[in-house]
Amino acid sequence: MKIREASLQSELSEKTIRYYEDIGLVAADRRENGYRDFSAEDVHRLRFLARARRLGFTVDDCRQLLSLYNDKERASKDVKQIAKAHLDEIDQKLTELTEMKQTLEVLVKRCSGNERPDCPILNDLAQ
Amino acid sequence: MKIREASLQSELSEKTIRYYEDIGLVAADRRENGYRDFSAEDVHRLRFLARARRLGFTVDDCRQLLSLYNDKERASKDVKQIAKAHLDEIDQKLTELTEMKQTLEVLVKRCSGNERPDCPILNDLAQ
DNA sequence: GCTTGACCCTCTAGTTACTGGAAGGCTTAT
DNA sequence: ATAAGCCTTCCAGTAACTAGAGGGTCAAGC
Repeated sequence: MKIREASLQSELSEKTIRYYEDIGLVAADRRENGYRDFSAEDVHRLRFLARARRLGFTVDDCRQLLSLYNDKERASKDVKQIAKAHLDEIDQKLTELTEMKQTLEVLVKRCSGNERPDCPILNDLAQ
Repeated sequence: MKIREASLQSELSEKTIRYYEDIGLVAADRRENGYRDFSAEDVHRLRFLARARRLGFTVDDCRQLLSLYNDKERASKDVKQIAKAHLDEIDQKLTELTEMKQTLEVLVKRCSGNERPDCPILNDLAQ
């Protein structure tokens, strides 16, 4: 199938698919006219990528996951390790964001939000 | 003071300070020899920026906040609006990250993580 | 046979917010 | 005189695409 169809089936944009090909994540056959020709298996890998990216794995994580996926002999602990490291990153981001949120909530609540210039948010930023 | 001192006092790297000057966020005087010369007020603005960035405001948010900060007549509701929009973004990110975390946790728990190839994480990514 | 429109191609540049490094000037102490 | 330490500018790279220009291909309709 051509790229449009592969895009629809994988939920990746055509631009993104070409980009993934550029950086060597996937490779499609070419027809005589130069058009990319995707097999069902290609689309399968694209969907794999789409899902992994949605789960927040970096493109580089994806590259590793994909090679592990392609290697039928790999140990599941190799995959688990990547996923765990990613979970730790997520936890750290959650902590940071929660702190930001709390600080900002306090500031927003204390700000009257009216036409007067006095504003605790700016005062706090200025310390 | 020179950039090194401004960097120490503001907790921004020298590179970052020069970058902020480049994009017109701050402006320092220059000495005869070309060195930047920061006033206490300049450092104050740099600290303002550092804190706002740590709270996750984008550089563009900072540009707005800074101009509101410099305008003694502005209404506090203008500031509150930016802060609120930012809070909404944080909430959305928190939701996304929490979902990712839950999905990944289930997958990691189900993966035996041993030397055998069978791995629920990859199986799930492949659907 | 020609045109129109949908589809495909490549290539360049822009995005965000910096960071690293090269090449070179200034200042101060030894 | 020279070394160390600070300062300058400029260029390139990071992550993961996205936008857009300029141009080829293909099928349908006149």
